[in-house]
Amino acid sequence: MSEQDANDKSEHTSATIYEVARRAGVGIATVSRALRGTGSVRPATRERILEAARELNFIPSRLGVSLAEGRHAANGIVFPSLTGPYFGEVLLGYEEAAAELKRSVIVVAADGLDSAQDHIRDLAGRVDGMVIYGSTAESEVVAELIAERKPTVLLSPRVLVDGPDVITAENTRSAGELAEHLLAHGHRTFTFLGGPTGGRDIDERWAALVDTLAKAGAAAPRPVPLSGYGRAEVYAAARAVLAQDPPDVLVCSHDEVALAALRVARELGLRVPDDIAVTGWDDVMAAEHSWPPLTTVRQPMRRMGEMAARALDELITGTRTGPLRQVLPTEVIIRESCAHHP
Amino acid sequence: MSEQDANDKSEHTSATIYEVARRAGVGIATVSRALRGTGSVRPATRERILEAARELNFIPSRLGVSLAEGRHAANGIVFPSLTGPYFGEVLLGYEEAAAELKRSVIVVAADGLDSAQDHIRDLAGRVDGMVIYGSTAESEVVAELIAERKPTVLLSPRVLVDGPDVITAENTRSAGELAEHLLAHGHRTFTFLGGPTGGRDIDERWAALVDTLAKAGAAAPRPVPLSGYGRAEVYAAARAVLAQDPPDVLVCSHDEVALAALRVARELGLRVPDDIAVTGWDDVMAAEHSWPPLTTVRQPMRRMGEMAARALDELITGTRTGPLRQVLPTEVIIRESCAHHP
DNA sequence: AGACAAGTTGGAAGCGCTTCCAATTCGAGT
DNA sequence: ACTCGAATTGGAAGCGCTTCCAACTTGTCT
Repeated sequence: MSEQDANDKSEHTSATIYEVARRAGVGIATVSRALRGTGSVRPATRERILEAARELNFIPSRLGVSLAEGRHAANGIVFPSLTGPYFGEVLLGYEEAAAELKRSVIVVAADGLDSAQDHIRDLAGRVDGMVIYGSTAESEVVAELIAERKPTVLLSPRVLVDGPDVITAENTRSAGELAEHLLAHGHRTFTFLGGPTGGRDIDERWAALVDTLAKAGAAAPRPVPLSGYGRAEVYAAARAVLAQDPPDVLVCSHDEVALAALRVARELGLRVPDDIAVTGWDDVMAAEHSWPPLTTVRQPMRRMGEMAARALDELITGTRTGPLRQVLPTEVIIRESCAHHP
Repeated sequence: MSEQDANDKSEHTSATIYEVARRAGVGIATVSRALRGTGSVRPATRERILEAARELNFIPSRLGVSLAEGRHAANGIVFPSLTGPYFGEVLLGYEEAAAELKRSVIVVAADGLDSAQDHIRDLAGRVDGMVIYGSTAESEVVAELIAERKPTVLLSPRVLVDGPDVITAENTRSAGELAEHLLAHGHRTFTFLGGPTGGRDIDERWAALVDTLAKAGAAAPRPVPLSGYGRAEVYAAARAVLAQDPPDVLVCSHDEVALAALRVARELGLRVPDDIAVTGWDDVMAAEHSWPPLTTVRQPMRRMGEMAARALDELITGTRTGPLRQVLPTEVIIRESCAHHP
């Protein structure tokens, strides 16, 4: 029964390569070679080893492997917060691509917490490289990462910095296109709800709107920055804008603001799009199901995650050396909140 | 300049504890004690060590730490797929709680891939414990985990199994409450779109609906399982149900189905809720913004993630030994898709 | 000034694995 | 049978850290 006992004991924690070696009557080096398929091992020996490994339910310890290999085979990703409808898609694309590249994904949400910086540092110690979404990390930490030569890619950063790879979604062209579409409907007075903000994405949209209207000889849009992203702030801002002297069009910085505006418009008895047109940005799921369905701009969130994973892999494997600056195309989605379309 | 060179070189990869020790003129044991605050170190020595560590930008290697400590300080979470509006919230709650407990979170999406099983095994080697959402893992892998005594909690599993902790959201009571509300509106003929399915959650809702109607002496609901969860299948099913002889109420297995039904109803010229009432389940963001706003049942996704993290921690630290069976309360959200409410 | 307990410190043994290197065994050709 | 290169194999040195244990310093109390 002592052998039985030994078995029981060894099951509490995964068996080690030593136990497999002993059971198969070989050295650990041979076990390693047999199991990972490097070096040559006589078929009979390999068979014995595989059998022993199976019996022991042996799974190599990632820690041992990583320590010896000097790599984690893991990627990190840092989100400013896990709320919002976007990050899920981004993460999906990222995880998928990472899995394909044989890497695990470690997620950190850098919600306002003071400890966020430490979490990011900890993360850095667990991965071969990381992507940072929306410039969550205060530049200090990012700078540290860069200085350490830790492979890093910035996804949709609030501010552009030199050095690391950067992946963004196109804003200017599609914002211009959206504005032109609205002008074509005959709309003339524009209000931009939700910006400018100091963040790159939204400010690029704002700037493109200003430009396009100017070129068309229309009055400049009225900017209405938000005092916060909470539900209350957004509704209050929408109410303030719509309650008196509403413009022809309310261009919103993103869908959630636009959806709130749709709500408020209904409350105030304003018909969309007859009395006022509304547009969003992102094309979240609710945009399609709202009433009226929301005209918006679709961002390739999933693809952004995927690109980030691939860019990071290139950085880690050293396939590419120069920094990457990728701008992914977006798509204007015309629905009925901007006008009736026959 | 040779010292400069050495510095440059050491920056390519994070410095080790040995370099810090050498620079501070002490042994590595002392460095370890000083940095992690265990054991006593003379203030002057500590200061020298901290300084050296700062200069070298020293971050202890997670691998070394974990290997020596015999723990990963990381939790895993497996999702069936990263799509859908739920998992984001679950992950948020999970990550938040895990961070509070000083653990990193590693995510795996077990999308149909054949390699999913391997990914889960790999994950198991990187974490101290893991939660599995929706019984993604085929029972074989879960069985393996249990056999290995790997701390595991099942979140909203499709099928209940013995052994591991299980956390679910309440279905029966709230489905009954929803049915009663619908009966109170005078609705008499019910169709259940999207089930039963063989999955526990949806089948519990179905069963509660059947029970409640039976108790009220109403006709039994008509079950309409879905042939798939793709957009096309859902719309086709909704169309088939609504095109001929629509019931008083269409109770849907979850919001996405209900939103599709709302769409189809509009296309067919059916007024909701006048001609037909529709309900969903989950309370996704779009449910609030749809027209009419969707009556549904809110699940505490975030809290589920949080509970899972805490349950897992208890398992890992051995704070609790008996298995956990937690059912989190849900909330019926009455909006206008089930009837006009004054 | 002397003796002890308490406070500090460094050495070394792991933790589980990969891989270099040297030693051993195998097979085929003569 | 005998030789020699090729195929196999095991030993051992790390990878970076924690922590036990023994050795060494302090400081204090007599």
